[in-house]
Amino acid sequence: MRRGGTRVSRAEKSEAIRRALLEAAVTVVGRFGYAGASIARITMSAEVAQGTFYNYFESRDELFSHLLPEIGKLMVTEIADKVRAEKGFAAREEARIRAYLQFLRSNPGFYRVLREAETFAPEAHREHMNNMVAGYVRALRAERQRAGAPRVSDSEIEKMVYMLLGARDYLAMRLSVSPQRAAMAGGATDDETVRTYMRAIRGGLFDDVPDRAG
Amino acid sequence: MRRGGTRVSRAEKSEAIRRALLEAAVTVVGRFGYAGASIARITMSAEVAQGTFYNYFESRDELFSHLLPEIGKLMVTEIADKVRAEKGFAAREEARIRAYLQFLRSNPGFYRVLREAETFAPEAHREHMNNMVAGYVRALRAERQRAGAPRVSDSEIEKMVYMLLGARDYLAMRLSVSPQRAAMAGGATDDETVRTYMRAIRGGLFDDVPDRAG
Amino acid sequence: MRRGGTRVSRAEKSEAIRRALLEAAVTVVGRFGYAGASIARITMSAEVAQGTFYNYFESRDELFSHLLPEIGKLMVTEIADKVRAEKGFAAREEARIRAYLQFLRSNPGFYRVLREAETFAPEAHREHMNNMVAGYVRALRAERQRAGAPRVSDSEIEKMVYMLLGARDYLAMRLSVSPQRAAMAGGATDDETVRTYMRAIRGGLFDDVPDRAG
Amino acid sequence: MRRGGTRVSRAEKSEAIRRALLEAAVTVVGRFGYAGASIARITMSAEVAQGTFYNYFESRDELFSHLLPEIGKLMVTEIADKVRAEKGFAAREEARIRAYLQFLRSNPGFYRVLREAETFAPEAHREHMNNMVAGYVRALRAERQRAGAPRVSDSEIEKMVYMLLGARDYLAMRLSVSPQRAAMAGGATDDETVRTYMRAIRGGLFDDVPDRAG
DNA sequence: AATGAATGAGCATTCATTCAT
DNA sequence: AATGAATGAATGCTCATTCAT
Repeated sequence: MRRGGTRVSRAEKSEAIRRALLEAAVTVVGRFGYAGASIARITMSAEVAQGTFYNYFESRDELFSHLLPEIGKLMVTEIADKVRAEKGFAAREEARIRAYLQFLRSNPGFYRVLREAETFAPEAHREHMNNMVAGYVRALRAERQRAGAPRVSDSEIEKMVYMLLGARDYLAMRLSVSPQRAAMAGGATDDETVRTYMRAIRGGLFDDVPDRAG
Repeated sequence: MRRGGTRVSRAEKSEAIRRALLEAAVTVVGRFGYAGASIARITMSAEVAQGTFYNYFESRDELFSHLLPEIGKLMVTEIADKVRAEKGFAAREEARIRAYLQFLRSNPGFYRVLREAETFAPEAHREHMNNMVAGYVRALRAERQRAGAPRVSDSEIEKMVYMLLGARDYLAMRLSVSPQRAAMAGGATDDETVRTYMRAIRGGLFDDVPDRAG
Repeated sequence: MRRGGTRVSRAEKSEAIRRALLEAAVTVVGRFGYAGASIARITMSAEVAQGTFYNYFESRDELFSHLLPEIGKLMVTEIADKVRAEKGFAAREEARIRAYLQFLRSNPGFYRVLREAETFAPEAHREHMNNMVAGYVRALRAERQRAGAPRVSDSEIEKMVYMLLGARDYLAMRLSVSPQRAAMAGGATDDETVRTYMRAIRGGLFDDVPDRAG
Repeated sequence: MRRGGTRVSRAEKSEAIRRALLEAAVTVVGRFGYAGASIARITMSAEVAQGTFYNYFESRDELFSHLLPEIGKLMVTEIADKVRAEKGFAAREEARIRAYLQFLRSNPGFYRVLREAETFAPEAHREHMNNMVAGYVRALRAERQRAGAPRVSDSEIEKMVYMLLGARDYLAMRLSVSPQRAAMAGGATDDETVRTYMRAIRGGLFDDVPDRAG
């Protein structure tokens, strides 16, 4: 009786609500943490009734399990876009860390979604970590081949990637911890952070360090 | 036997219960997370009545605020003891990471206590981070002076320390994530991890990396 | 039958539950006092789940703060209805006290709700007292004007009203104290009480009392 | 071995602790109400250990049951002393109400002890009421005989006494309710209250009230 | 007799989930 | 599909009372 237009709008509306719920959840988790992200708050923020939630997600946990992947993909895309433009390992690595810090500043809720996911959505966190690590490993392998550098085992590269991710996350934590630092002009602060990170990456900071035997 | 014995046993018993509660909390948080660490579970694990809890801590939050600092101090001491024996930066650094991984294996709850503290006991987490960083900075400064190395600003050392801590914590996360890896002979797994960590520290993994301009 | 019926029944049901909770509260407070009026008991008596309570009241205290005012209004209405029919001050006053005693007999919980409110819901008690006093003062003023009696200051009338309320409440206490008296045919007991009250009101009991100087 | 002095001091000390507990209880109830009068608070105020309490009272309720009688006797004595000096019904009645208001001002906790006793120590409250009423009845009977007034049945006098007590208690409530009134120079405020009370007692306020038939 | 730590029952409140409309 | 009221299990905390010392 009613035409396709309506049918499509039904499906669209449905998808819109689902998206609204996810976005509301990111906002709410960013502000109150997963623990404070009650269905009541999420649905209120998405402007639907509580019961509606369960037409789109089986449970609160199921929603949580979609949160990090959803926003994580955004981050990966945004970083990848900025890295693509650069040439050479160092330049690309610098673009990566800088883009990461920028992403955190533009998405204030992300840090919390990421960190607390390890607790509240462990499966999602593992998945996200695996994604991140795999992508990074691929990138690094490509760099090394391009540079004609000696091969390193995948397992070793993987460990390296974990270290790099850890380093950059703790730098982010450091920035997030101090309200002063956060209040400072983000750009300038980030510059220093990036510089130090790059020195470490290049082995500069410790390159005078003697070997065990030495 | 009479007087002294009794007097001591009162204070001792009291101290024993407090310790039992803290240890129970670590265990419970390790298994169920802070969110699942109910007073009922903690006191059950410590084998005291629920009400007893409140003779030792004003509230659940107060316990949480002591958890990381107290167990963190244990860790620092244990690591420091092992590092003291070594000479030279690399050897000491290696002792540090190895001792850390060992500590994690003997204290299975610690990793979760540390991670979730950022969410559930932020003040305690900040305090712990500051302790860790300050101690590490002090150690690194001493190393550099001993080595006659060029001075680096405190602020830069601090960032480096965050990176080192991040690197090692993510390596720990990597080990904790995979039950297989965890189940593997810890020693052997740790050896590989330590080796990679040390290569990175010495700048070996990336020392062929050309500069931005390169 | 369909639409209207359903729409009404929703609102009706909601109102019915709210009323059930209030009535249950009166019953429970009447039997166990405010201190013993736990949410568990109240909801059990109202035959709803504990959680339902919080759909209607923000907290136990909020319920308590509505209890006396709401039931107090009932009482005022009931008494006013009976007083309206009478002519003349004495007749009206007699109707008032008699209606009050009757109300107490039909609402066995009210006495305790009123008395303990001073402790457990002081704001509500103050409000109720102010309502009662204000209404009574208005009534008395009207009587006096009708009777052409000399004016008395409002402040003095207010004190008089407190005395009258105190007198009638202590008479009620006297009746409530003795299980025997309570068990006796209320009507006969009340008759005596009313008679004495009215004698006092008319100044008959003490009209032979000489002045201070006498 | 030790002499009588010591033996006496033992009993004295014991009695002193008991008294300290009772006085502490009055203070604490005055400030926090019966509900807030925890054993912890009472023993802290009496400066003894919690366990000590149970060497002197079987339970918290037993202590409560002694509270009103204890302080009630004080009141009765103080009022009786002041009434004795006066001659004539009106003068004595005026002394009674004035002494009562004065007692309340000097013993700020009493009002609460008395009021809440009806809830928290009903037996004690009943006993106290009976004491008060019996004493008052006796006094009134004596007055009437002295005045050669017609006899009134005991049961009627008893009701009158309840009314008088109710009137004076509500006047006290009125004074206690308003912080302004409380802050005002007590004497002046009390004077007005006493005057109105006496007018009512003498039947003055309503003496122009026509009978039912009138 | 005095102590104060230990006990555990009891309570108000929250919130994910269900379900009748 | 949307609603929002109803549900009830779970939780942190209090406090009168007990009891070992």
